[in-house]
Amino acid sequence: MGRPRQDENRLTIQAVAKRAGVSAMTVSNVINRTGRASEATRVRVLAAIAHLGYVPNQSARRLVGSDVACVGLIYPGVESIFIDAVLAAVAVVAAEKGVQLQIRSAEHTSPEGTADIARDMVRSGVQALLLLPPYAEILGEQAEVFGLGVPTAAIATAVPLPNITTIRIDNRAASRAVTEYLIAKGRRRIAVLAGPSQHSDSVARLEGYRDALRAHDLPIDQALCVEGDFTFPTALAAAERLLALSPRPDAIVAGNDDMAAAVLWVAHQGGISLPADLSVTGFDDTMIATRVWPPLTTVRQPIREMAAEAMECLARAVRNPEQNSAPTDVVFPFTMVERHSA
Amino acid sequence: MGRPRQDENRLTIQAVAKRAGVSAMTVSNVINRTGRASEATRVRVLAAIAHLGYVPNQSARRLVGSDVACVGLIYPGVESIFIDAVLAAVAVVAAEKGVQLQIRSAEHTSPEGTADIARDMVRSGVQALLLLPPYAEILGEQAEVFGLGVPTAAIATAVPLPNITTIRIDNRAASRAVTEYLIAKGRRRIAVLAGPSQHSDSVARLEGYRDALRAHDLPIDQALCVEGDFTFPTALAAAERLLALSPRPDAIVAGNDDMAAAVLWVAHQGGISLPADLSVTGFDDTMIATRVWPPLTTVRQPIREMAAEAMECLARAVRNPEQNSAPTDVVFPFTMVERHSA
DNA sequence: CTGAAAGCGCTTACAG
DNA sequence: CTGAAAGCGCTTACAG
Repeated sequence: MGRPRQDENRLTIQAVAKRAGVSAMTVSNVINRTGRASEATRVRVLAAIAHLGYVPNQSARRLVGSDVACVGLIYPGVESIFIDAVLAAVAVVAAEKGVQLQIRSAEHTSPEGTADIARDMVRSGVQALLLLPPYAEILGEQAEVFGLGVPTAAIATAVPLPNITTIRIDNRAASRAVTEYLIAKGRRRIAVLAGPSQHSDSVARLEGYRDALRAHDLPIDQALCVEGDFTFPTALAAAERLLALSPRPDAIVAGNDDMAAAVLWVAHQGGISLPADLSVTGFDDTMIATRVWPPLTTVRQPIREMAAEAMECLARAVRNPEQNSAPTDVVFPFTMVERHSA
Repeated sequence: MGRPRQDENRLTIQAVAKRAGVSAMTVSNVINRTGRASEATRVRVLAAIAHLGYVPNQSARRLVGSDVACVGLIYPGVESIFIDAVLAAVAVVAAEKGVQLQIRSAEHTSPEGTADIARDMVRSGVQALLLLPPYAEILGEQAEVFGLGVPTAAIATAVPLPNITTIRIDNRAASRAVTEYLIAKGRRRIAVLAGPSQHSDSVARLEGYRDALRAHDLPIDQALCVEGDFTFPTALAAAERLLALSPRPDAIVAGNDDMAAAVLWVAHQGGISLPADLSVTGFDDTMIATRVWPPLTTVRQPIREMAAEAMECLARAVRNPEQNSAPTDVVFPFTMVERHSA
């Protein structure tokens, strides 16, 4: 015998069936497939469920494979407020939907290693993959990964990708908007501290910056364009290079809030007065944006909503496997938030 | 027949058993109960697991009732880097252990309402409760909640609590250490911007501050003691009050990094030079601490480790129900991180 | 030390 | 419209 753990007062589908005077599978039918039972039985079963307060056991449902059980999440293990915020949002959304998360960091991992992580997750049972930046781009290049056949979604890429459902904002337009804001404020020597060129969002933001300059007949000066990797430490060095230029830029468009904070640091150390002598903009509107001084003019992405949408897309794709092949591209509206830094 | 969903290449315990040349239950024994297999088979089975990259199906384990299925997490829905970081850490740890999280915010909820949330979670199947600040204190007062009978743990309280396993650092000692650091730096008019008095950790930190003053025969001046609610906006007003004092304090011990950032803001606006004319310290060592200027001298709590420990305690308690009645108090070491703000 | 078998709670073809 | 039966992947007494 198995284990006679029978909790006695455990509320199972059998209890409901007994009370409603039907079989367990009729109860199941009522719960899951509308229209497979007569109205009379439906009512009786529903009454029994309500009276008993029955909630189906998720583990059992998943075991038989009828529900989205588990989504694999690949994220960069780096210390980042943005990533923490996305992780927190995804965790909350997953909990709401009752999906189990399998979370794996791909920090210090080669593209092939990252593909291995994805493969392992699928083999160990995840039914869908959720990618945080920059893994959509990294895995997107390895076609074989999608031989895995599980639906995949990515939050915060900058471009639609062939095999992946992308949930994003229009990074290029957002970056252009920020740059034009600077131009409207009278800035003319506008530098850019871009994110890493492997990230499609960095590239799009850089393009948006250039769009704005071009639209206003401002020269695009390569010396005013430096690259960081989205982290504070690297941005420090990049900001120093930029602020050592002569003549000095009168504005810096940073690729994210963390890098903008680094610019602020260097400016403070150099005794540059903000925003009088230097305007700075960020990106993401993480909590850093409002804590630093002066607070950052930046772009807000609706992270919570994006996480919810990603999970929803994945759930849909898992339920309708035949449509897997048609990933979508969902573009959320962004907001430019004006504060004192620019 | 059930559903012939047989994914073919699905990696089950059977596959491992076959490769190791043993039965499925021997594999299970190796995985779960050490010492129920000969060393030789153990090695063989472990090798097979490693080679195949096998991960047990959590749904199946839970169905048979041998594992912690689901933990309910109650958190304050507030925007906070610290809370986001804790959420992210808990999500990662839960994923590692394969436990499903049920996450609920108790923002804008009365103590009774919070108890209702806990009760609902238990009825809908969570086997344990994990509390983020300040819910341990809030629920700890409502004895009936613990009639629910599920083990409960809390991260980052300041005191041991009767019915709850507490995972914390010694807030009082940490706050004292920070204050003494300020004294050693020659500060004599040290103000405190405390957190809300309902939080046991705020109270402990306030006590630690007083301990330090007393130990060095410094007067405890009520005018130098103001209260915020751990959020940036309220701290702004409190900091203004403090910095309007005359003579002005030469140091401010803030209850957390967010509030310390607010002090920095007000100081910048007032043209106070930092840290020459004013030292500021934070608490938590969130990412804010290193982004603001000057970077904060603060206290680090090992969040990741604390989250892991909490989950481990809960898992243990679920496995051994008879010992439920003996919650523990785990105190982690803290680190004081010296930066430029003090 | 090891394995055959039952069973956890549910759902899905299939038959009536 | 409804139900008996098989099976999802695992673990736990029990027997050898």
